Amino acid sequence: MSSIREVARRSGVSVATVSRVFNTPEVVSQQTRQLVLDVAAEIGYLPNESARTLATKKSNMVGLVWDTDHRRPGWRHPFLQDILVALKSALSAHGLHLLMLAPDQSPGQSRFLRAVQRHNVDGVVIIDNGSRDPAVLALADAGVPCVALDLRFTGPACTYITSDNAGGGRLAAQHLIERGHRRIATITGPLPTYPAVERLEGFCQVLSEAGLELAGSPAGDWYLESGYTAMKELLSTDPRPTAVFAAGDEMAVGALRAADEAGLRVPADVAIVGFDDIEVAALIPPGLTTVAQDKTGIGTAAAESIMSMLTDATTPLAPIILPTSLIIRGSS
Amino acid sequence: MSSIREVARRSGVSVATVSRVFNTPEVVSQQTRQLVLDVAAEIGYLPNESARTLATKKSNMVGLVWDTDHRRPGWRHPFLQDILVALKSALSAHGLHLLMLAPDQSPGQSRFLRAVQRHNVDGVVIIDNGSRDPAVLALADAGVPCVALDLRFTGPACTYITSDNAGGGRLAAQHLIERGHRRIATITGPLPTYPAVERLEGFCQVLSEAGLELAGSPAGDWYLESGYTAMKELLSTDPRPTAVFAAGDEMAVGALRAADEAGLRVPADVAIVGFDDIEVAALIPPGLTTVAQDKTGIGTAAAESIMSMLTDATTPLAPIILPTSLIIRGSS
DNA sequence: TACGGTCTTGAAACCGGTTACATAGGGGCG
DNA sequence: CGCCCCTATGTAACCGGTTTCAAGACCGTA
Repeated sequence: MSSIREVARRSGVSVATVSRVFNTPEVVSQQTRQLVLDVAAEIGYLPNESARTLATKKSNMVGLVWDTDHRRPGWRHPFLQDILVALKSALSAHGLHLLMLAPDQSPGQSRFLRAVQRHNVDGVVIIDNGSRDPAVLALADAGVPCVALDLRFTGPACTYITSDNAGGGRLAAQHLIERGHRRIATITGPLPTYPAVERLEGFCQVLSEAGLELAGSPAGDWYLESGYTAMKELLSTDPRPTAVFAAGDEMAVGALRAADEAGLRVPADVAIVGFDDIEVAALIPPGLTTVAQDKTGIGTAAAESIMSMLTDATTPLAPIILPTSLIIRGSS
Repeated sequence: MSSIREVARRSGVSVATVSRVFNTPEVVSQQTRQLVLDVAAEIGYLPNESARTLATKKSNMVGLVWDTDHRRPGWRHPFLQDILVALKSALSAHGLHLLMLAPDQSPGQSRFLRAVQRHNVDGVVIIDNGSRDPAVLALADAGVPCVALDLRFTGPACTYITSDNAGGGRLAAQHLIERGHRRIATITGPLPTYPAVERLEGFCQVLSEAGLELAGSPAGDWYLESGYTAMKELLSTDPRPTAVFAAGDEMAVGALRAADEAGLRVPADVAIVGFDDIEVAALIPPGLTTVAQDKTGIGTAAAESIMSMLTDATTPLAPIILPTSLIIRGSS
C-alpha cells in the first residue's frame, strides 16, 4: 500500500510537503505541487483516513443515531428513506460520510457517547421516536454537535429540525372549516410527544378562533390500528363529527377503513385529513388529503446544520422549523 | 483524553499489557487483568478506533453502497428500512458499524473503491438498482468482500442475497390457476433486470405446465404509473384477462387503479396479484394479494454473509436464495 | 544443580498521517 | 551592502494503538 512517505521519496520532497499538497495546496509552489500530484496519481496514492483522523481528531464522519432496537420493535420512521437520501447527498457533496452508530456493547447511559468517542465522529444526527433516551441525551451533555429530527433537543452544541407542526394543524383546521364543516374532531398522536401536542394546539387554535369546539379528540399512537379504533369511537357519538383530522397518515388510513366499514362515504359523509404525506396517502382511494412535511428539506437542513456546527462549534444554532403544506386529495 | 499509555502508567504496567487486556485477555494473568480493567473503568478509557484501524488495517466497519444519486433520481428500494434495521442490528451484535459510503469526489471507475480503501472498510453491502455500475464492479475486482442484494454479483470474495424470484412467480401462477382463472396476463418489470426475468420465467413455467398461454405481458418499470398504463393496455384487449400478475406491488397498485377506473370490480371481474409485500399492500382496499419477500431475512443474511467473509475470506460463499410466500388478501 | 518449557510481561518498532518549529533562499528597502 | 520579511521546504515529534521479539520468573525433571 502506498503511503505518504513513498510519495515523498519518489518525488524527492519531504512528507510534510506531500501532506501540504493535499491539505493546504496554496502554500506549496506550483511546480512542486504538480510534481507531487503526478507522482501520487501514478502510484495511486490515497491518504489513509484513519491516520488522518488519529492526527487531527476529525474523522469526516457524521454519526447517525437511529434507534431501532429497543422500544416498540418495529417502529418505522414514516419517511426515513427520503431523509436519508437528502442527508446523505448533502453530506457527500462536502466529503462527509455517514456512520450508522451501533450503540456500544456494554450498557449504560453512554452507549452512544462511547461509540462517538471511539470513532472520533465529528457530529451526530439523531432520528428518534420522540421520547428522550438518556443515552441520547448524554451526547448533548458531552458537547457533541448534535442535530435532532422531530425532537426538541437542546444543549450547548445542539439544535433540531422539525416541521411546523402547529402550522400544519392550523392548515388542516382552516381547510375543514372552509369546506363548511362545523362538527370537527381529531385523532391525536401520543400526547406527551411534541409533534402530537403541537399539531393539536394549532388545530384547536383555529377552531376556537372560528368559535368551534372540538367534537372529540381520542388519542392514538401513530399506528394504523389506533386510528381505526379512535375513528370507531368517534363515529359512535351522536351527532357524529362530519370531519376528522388524524394527526398522522397511518392513523388516517385506519380512520378511512373504519369509515368504510361503517358504511360511510368519504368525503360525502365524513371528511378525513391526515398529516405527513406518506407514500400511501396518494395511493389509497379516494386519495388522502394531508398536511405534507418537507422530507427532503428536513434531510438537507439536517446536513447543513451539522456542517455549520462543524465549521463553527461556538455560535449556537437556531432550530429550523420547516413549513408544511396542505395537499388536497379526495378524502375532504 | 485518556490514552492507553495513561492507563499503563496508572496501573504500573506496560502499554503492551494494557493492549492485551482488551484484545487477548486470556494471555494476561488474572490479577493484572483486573487491575487494568479497574483503572480503565475509573478514568473512562476507551480504545481509539482510528489508532486501532491504523495498526491492524481492520476498521470494524462495513460499507453500505447505496446508490442514491445518479440514475432515476428518486428511486426507492421498496423496503430499504426493513433491510437496514435487520442489517444494522445483526452487525451491531458483533460490534460492527455500518458506514454509508459517499462515493469519492473525483469521478472515475473507482469512486467507491477509493472510499473503501481510504477508510479501511472491511467489507461492503451493495444495495443497487439491478443494473451494473462499473464503479461498483470495481469493488469486486479489487477483492473487497462484497454482498449484493437483488443483484447477481460474483467475484473472488463476492456473493449475493436474493429472494426466490422464480419460485415467487410460480406461487403467483399456481394461486391464480387454483382460483380457476384461464386467461391470465402479467405485467413484468424492466426486462434486462434479473428479478423481472426470473419472476416472469417462474410464472410462465407453471402456466405452460397447466397448458395455458400468457394473455399478454406488457413491461413496466416497477413504478405505479407503468402498472397503470400496462393494465389499461391489458384491459383493452378482447377478451380481456381475468387475472393479472404484476411483478411488483407498486405496479399492482397502479393496476388496481386502472381496473377501478374501468369500472371493474376486483377480484370479481379481474384478480390482481403483486410481488414484494410493501406496506401499502395491506392498507389498500381490497387488500393486495402478493408474493412476500422476507425483508428481515434478507438483511440478516446479508449481515451473516459479510461477517463470514470477514472471518474467512478464502472460501467462496454460495449465494443465498430466500423463499417467498404468498399472502392472500382481497384482490384475488 | 542444571536444563528446558510455560507463563507473563516489557521494550521498541511500526501503522500513516499532521504540524510546530527551524531553516534556507530571494526580494525590497534604507 | 546589510537587514528584514516572506515564501517554500524540511526535520522531527506526535496522535494512540498493535505486535514482534526478548527476557525474567517459576515449574518440574533428570
